[in-house]
Amino acid sequence: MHTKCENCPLRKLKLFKDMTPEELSFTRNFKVGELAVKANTPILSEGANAPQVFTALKGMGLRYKILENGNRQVIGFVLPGDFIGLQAGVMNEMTHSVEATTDMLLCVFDRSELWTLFRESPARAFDLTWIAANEERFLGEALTSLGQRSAIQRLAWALARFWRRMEASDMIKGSRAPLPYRQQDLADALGLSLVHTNKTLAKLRDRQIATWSDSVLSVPNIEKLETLGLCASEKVHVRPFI
Amino acid sequence: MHTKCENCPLRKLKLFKDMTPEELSFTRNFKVGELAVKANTPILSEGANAPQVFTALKGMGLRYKILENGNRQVIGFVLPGDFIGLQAGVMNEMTHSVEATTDMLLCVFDRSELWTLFRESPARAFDLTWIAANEERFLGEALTSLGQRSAIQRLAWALARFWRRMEASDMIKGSRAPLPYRQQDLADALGLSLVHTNKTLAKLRDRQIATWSDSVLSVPNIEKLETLGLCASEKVHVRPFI
DNA sequence: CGGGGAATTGACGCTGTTCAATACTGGTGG
DNA sequence: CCACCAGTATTGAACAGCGTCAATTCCCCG
Repeated sequence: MHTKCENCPLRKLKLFKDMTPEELSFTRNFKVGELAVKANTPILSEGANAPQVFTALKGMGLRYKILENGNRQVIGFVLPGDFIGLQAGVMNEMTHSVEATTDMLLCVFDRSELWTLFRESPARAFDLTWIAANEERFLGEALTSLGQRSAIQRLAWALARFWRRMEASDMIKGSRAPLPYRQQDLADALGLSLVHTNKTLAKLRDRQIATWSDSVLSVPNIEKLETLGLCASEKVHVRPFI
Repeated sequence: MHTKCENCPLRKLKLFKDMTPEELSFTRNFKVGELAVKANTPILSEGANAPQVFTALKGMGLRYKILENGNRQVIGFVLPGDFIGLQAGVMNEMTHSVEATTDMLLCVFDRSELWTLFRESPARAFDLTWIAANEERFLGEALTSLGQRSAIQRLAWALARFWRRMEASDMIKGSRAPLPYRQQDLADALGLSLVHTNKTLAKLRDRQIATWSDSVLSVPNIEKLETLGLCASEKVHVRPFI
């Protein structure tokens, strides 16, 4: 075990909930190892019945589904602290794929031990359900974006969402945040074509609302971005896990 | 308590998982009553911290979010057996609203007893997490629809989904299924305008793939509908609860 | 008989797609 | 060290799917 749960860097971030000593020790026993994943390699595949589930410690990735016609829908992005494989854990089958965008470091758990978690640690089981409900919340918001927002509002919404999430994870330096995805990834997430995504990003740049190039996102005024994206009270909640 | 859990009509359906006697008795104790809701009345509201959560016993409803600009996104439909208020239960706040479309009958549970559920019935807690993961799965598919399917494919996908769900709940008579929603509801769910939804439904009718009028959906050939909607292996899973 | 909600249909045009060409980058092999 | 290449970003032009506006019909309910 490379990183001790006690020293987990995620625990220091204000995004994440404190653990009680009991929770911490249970989690430490639950963890079976760590896994380093290279950029652009798959972590879990749709339909797979993976024996292991993960928590992202470092790096970024994305979740996606492939349609019969070959189209790809990106259904979310994976940042440090995110749980990977919940569906495999409880439903025995992933309904989307997950892959690493940058090099990643994952915390590994045995799927077969999930039952133990429910039996012996109600608190951790509750947290797991919380995480599932949180995913549901996010997807509901994303669905609303695709259904009701224009292209520029969708981009603004997505970038603002990234910004707030990273803000709560101490990933922002000055007014710059790392955003190591391709325009194609964001296009596939927002249901837009690559070309139109590019042109809309150019508008945001021209209007000096957000600039994204070379994997770095600059936002001089986050409130302006949120207003444009119709981001209501979408605060980032303190969340459990590791 | 009007309906005894032992006699719950949902248990007979092949859609739903069997319960062990222990689970059944726990659930019976968990249940605090029943609630009859009139058509077109709210059940839970976005932002609310409701003291109760529900399982739908009879009738149909829908879940939706309202955007700042007043637009409505329908994020799902509620059918008998569906759980209502999971987010309120674990996150203390609904992130979408739920309202009854037809008259409904709900099974009522106390939110404050959820903790007891996690402490005393790992099996029921696991089921609850399963339900949350299932919602996540559905929303991922819906997101993929809005992002990657054309209008006619979205409609075909949605109608096929309804069909399969009702099929597993014995709600289909002959080739006719009840579908008591307005075109506006489906339009808001699929991110389409009412007018275009109407015209696209006319196409499905002309091509004799699906006919929906007077709250009744007729599908002569479900496979054709699914092919058009690019519905892959989206089987309806056996699921827990009540 | 009157009124409101829902469904239907036509006309028009905007938002976003598709096709296509160009430029820029880091990585690879000669 | 440079030519080459693949992946990505950028930009223009033509087109079309879908949205908006508006009028009409149908039906239920009072």
